[in-house]
Amino acid sequence: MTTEKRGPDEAVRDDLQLERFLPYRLSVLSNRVSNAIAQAYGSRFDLTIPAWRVMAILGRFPDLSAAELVEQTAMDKVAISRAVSVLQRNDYITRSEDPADRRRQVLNLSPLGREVYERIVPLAQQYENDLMSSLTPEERAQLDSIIEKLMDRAQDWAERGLID
Amino acid sequence: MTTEKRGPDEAVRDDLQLERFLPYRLSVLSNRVSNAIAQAYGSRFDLTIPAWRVMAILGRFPDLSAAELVEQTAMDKVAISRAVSVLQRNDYITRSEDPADRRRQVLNLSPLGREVYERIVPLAQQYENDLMSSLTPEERAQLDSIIEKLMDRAQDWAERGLID
DNA sequence: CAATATTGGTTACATTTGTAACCGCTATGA
DNA sequence: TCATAGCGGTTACAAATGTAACCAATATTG
Repeated sequence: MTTEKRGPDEAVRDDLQLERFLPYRLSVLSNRVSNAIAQAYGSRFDLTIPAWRVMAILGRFPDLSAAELVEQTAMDKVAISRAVSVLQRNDYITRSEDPADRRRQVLNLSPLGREVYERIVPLAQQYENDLMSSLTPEERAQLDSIIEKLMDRAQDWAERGLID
Repeated sequence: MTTEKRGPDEAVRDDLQLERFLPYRLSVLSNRVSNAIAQAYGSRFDLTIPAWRVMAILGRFPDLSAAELVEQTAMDKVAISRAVSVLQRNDYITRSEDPADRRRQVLNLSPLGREVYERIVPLAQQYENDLMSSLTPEERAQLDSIIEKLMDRAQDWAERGLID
């Protein structure tokens, strides 16, 4: 007998099984994955995760401003600003003032930055492939749509206010 | 035409689509979910995520030591130590020295702590239910086993060393 | 039964991250 | 056209987190 008997009036208060709790599991999984990968390229190229994200976006979309990076990355503008400033210090990106709007700075990978980018991309893909290879093709498709749904729901919380 | 033609000798370097990159998606999803929930009970009970995790475990498993909490939570011992010390300051948990081993401290929810615990558990479950309700029953089962697999793979990275 | 290693837990310090205030520029509208 | 609001981006400060060194107690072993 694994469950306890409870009288009808007794409050049914199930314990929380943390190890089964989705938010907790997501957090542990995400941290494990991110830390492993961050270590992989952090040790080779001295890049933090935010910095690498900025490079990943700039590699595909040149001539973005910091504000546009914010849209693309789900990072906040302070994080972007910091990442951009270290990337520039490392000569991985270039900044140029937009003559049409002197507040705006146009960002791009430098030649050195692009070299690094092109070396990291396959590395990142290798990690993703390795992760994905533990799933069947069906599971990969399922995961894709599941993440999408969960993301939308969590987004609702932020927009429409929290539950209760 | 969405793909570019490449000559046979040309290096095939696909860009990284960050928004399709699993580690990135996991991280965004996890942060959204955790932040929303942390805000929900943080604002009511002034609890951080680590502190709440400690309480969640102690609610189910009384008389644990900090080291045992480390095993259960995937948090590191400094984080546990800090969480424990604020929880004790708030009178949410009690510490008692283990007479058999004077280094060890036995931790438990205090009556106040248990009250809070019993109020948070349903709240947490409500959030989880809300998340899960965006999935079909099949998807929930799929997600469960997918997470398991990904977790194992990421665990391998940590244990066997990284790729490459 | 010393000497040494190991364990449980905390402290100290550096790094990262979040929040708010802020500066300069551009847009708006009376 | 000038006051003011809004935007792009940075700075300053506080809070959270990671890493390593550390202290005291117990285990080990020669």
